[in-house]
Amino acid sequence: MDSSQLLKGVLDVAVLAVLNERDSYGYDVVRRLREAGLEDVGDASVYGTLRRLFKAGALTSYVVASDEGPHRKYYGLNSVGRAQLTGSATMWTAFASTMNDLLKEVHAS
Amino acid sequence: MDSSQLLKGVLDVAVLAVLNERDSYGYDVVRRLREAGLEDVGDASVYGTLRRLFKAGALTSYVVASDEGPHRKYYGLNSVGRAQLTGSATMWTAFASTMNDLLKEVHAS
DNA sequence: GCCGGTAGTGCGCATTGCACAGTACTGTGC
DNA sequence: GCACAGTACTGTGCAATGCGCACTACCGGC
Repeated sequence: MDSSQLLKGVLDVAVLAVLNERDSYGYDVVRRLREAGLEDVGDASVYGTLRRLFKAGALTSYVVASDEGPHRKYYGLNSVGRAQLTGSATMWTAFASTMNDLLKEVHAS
Repeated sequence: MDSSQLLKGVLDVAVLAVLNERDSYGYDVVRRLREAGLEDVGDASVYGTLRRLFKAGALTSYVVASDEGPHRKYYGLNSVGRAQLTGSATMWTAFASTMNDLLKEVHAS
């Protein structure tokens, strides 16, 4: 009964979606994902995903000082990231639809 | 643009759902999943999942001879499997709903 | 006999989410 | 001044899992 595996391959899209709203930094992305309902998301997963996406060329990055703590490393979508987001979002929707079809009889019973 | 990661943690549920309709064997489960829309599912993944679920005590297993080829190892749900199916299906639905919320603005734009 | 379809097993890899430890800065309370 | 909680990021290493690939093996048709 562990939901953690459900995130596999989907955390990318979730992070991209959050960044699509507005630029953000790791710690804040974690907070926003948890507020959105992904309560079990691990912080290291998000930081790792951000670094991976950046390394893949999907994100821009800039550091901003903060007077409430250490510096914040902001990330934002570039064209590659936006393309990946729309592509992945479409794939997710199709996939989710397929899964719902498969599971609809389960819910019926 | 690889959809394979989406299956992570979900193939279990998909396989359980297919077996919930009726008992089946590996090769047939692969076919039925592909027909259902999971076209990219690998055969080794399904065989592995079946073995894993069986080892976890969620499935029964019996061998049936076939005159169209080699023997078939049928699998069926037991009470543990049915419980896992309903539990996982519920989790999936909640998760999918959360993801749809996160992505709804993406589709809007 | 060979080949394509059917059916299963085993090996090893790549991806990826996560736990955990460590670093570092800020403000509060003592 | 110092412990402590909250903020913020990094690095290491592990575990789960889907998949490619090779292999075995049985069948029918050419």
